[in-house]
Amino acid sequence: MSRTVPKRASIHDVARAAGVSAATVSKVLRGISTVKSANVDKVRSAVDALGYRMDPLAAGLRQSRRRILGLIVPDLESEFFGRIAARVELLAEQADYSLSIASSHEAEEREERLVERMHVLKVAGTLLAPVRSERGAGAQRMKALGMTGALVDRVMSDDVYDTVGVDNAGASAQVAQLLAEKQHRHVLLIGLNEVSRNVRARASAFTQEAKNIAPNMRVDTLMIDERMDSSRGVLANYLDNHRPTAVFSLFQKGTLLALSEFRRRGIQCPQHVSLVGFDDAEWMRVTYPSVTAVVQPIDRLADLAFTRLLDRVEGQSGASVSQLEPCALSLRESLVASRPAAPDQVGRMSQQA
Amino acid sequence: MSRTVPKRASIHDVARAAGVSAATVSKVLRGISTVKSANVDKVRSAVDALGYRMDPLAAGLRQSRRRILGLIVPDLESEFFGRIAARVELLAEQADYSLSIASSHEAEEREERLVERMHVLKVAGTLLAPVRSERGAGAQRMKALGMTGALVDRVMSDDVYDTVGVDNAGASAQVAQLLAEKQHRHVLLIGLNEVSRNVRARASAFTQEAKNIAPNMRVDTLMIDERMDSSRGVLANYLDNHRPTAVFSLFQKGTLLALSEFRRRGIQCPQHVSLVGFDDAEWMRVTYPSVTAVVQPIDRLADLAFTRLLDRVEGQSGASVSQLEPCALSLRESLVASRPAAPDQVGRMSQQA
DNA sequence: CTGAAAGCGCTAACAG
DNA sequence: CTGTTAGCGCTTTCAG
Repeated sequence: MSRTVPKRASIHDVARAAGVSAATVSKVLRGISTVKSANVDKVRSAVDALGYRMDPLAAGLRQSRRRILGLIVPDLESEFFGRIAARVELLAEQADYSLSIASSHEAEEREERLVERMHVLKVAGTLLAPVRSERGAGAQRMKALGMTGALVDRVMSDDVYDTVGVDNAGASAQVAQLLAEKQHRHVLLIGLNEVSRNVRARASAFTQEAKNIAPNMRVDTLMIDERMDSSRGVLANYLDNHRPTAVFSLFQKGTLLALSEFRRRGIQCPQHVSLVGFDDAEWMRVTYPSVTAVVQPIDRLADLAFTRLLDRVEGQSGASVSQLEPCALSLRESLVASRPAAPDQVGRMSQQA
Repeated sequence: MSRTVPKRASIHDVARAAGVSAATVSKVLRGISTVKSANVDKVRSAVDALGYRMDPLAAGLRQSRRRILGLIVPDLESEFFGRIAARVELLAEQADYSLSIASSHEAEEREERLVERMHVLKVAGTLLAPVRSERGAGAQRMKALGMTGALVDRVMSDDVYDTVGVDNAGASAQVAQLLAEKQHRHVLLIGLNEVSRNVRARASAFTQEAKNIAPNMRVDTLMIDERMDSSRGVLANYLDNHRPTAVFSLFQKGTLLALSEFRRRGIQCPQHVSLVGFDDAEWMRVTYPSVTAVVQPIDRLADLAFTRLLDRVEGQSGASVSQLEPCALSLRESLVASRPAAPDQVGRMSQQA
């Protein structure tokens, strides 16, 4: 395979071929200052002739400033972080940095090890999308190691690092307002038993806002598990005994779960119960009913976070800043006004209620 | 930020602290051969005391064999390649390589540039999931540069690189058999106008198999566009004029599109038309109806491909091998037996048919 | 078994 | 404007 290939040309080979010194070649390659244009040409053609490309790692070794950025996300399978990664990759490229992407697989311990690896790699800066929050293991380790970086998503604000997050509270409050307006007075929140700060922020903001604007709204909260199978039982059990007029799922898989459980039990959505999901997905437009969802500004998040990181890497100092980006709400069929409870409609449920 | 941090310890600092030479430290760190155990201990504690971690990039510079692997995927947003990336990341780690992930954003030109970048990075090997196929720009460039590598997905077999793909043809033929069994005699294939080889392979295998086992089956093929909006019109137009008893979508977004178009026009699935999709997704279990889908063995693909790559990187030579992994079929509500056509059922369509 | 010396490919600093 | 020299942090001889 690569066995037969001649060793790749080094800067000295180019220098020799061009009849100049390695230092001159280096200067030409980096477009530096004043090199006699005759020499520039000689170098250029030698480079072409040999197909030479400088080794950025060797260059970084000498410069002691590596043009590498690190990105750590909780997972790569979800569209959310996939898009973050894709976008940051592009931006890093434009800024002439290479990017090292890693996934913590939603494990804080792994996140911490990845932070350490970025440090060992001597990256110029690390963009961390933490498993938990700015107080999680990864961010703390970054601080302890004195690393340059920024934090994105699942994050509110930090004393050291710039943070860019989604306005979970604002969006959830907006959903609360909407449900109140539509006369919903019994809402089920589907949350997630997880370290992530996002879901908790969504739950408490909703509850808070509901208390303020519709004190008579009953809000139940179900914290379920990541494992869909056991969670199904929890939700099923709740629905056996209660009949909310609306369900607000605080994360994407919860929305899937709710929809599927509605179908299994013949609960008509939106006639019997309305549904709103936090975090939009393409499939939510084609389900029946299509699902009203909170749309997160993913690309914007990536852009802002990258900009913050780059600023820090390029030496901008000053107090850390926090940004919270607003979400949009995509209204679809799954949300309708609540009809006054028809007592016998509840009778359709199993008896032990 | 990182301004106040003392420079990180180098191998010489450790050597000095341990009272040995840098060479000895290097040997200890790599667990090499025979070092007096007294010295091993001294080095170990010096390492701990200084929090020293060796710089893998500097090490690679001298060794001229970098422990870096490259991964190039067409996108990072889809669950398919997201999972591939996540899995390969883990495997690379286990094999003690670091991984450089890049996305070609479905563009061959970019793919080629990324291949070149991997070459410049002097990676030990590159795993390429090509935009097009083994004959696309990226793979060709890899050959021209004499790079070590392997190819995964959208690929059949290659004279230079090992390939690991999905048995698109087998799965599609199986779908053809199933539809034939269920008495479907008019099937619409939804394909994609794209350079990717997968969709074409699926289409032709289906058509072929249909011809063999059910010569009287009519198979129409609609090649639509990546841009959903314009595609919707193409599909709508077809459905205005034809009424297949089953639709087989050859890619995930096509399935979404079909489902949504059925709903828009009040075509009942599966009563009026059955639906099968190539490439499964979690949401397909909660739509109404739930969607029968071909499930690709994603993790297995990643595992096999990585193993092939690692073998090559570690010097295994010999003729290139090709593997084609079988898919599973997940039967759900969207597929039912075709009823003999009820003529007046067609009358429900708009008049100009 | 160990360490001094020579580099991997590149760039910074300075003398010419 | 250009070349020489001296390393970046590490590993590899190879003589002790």
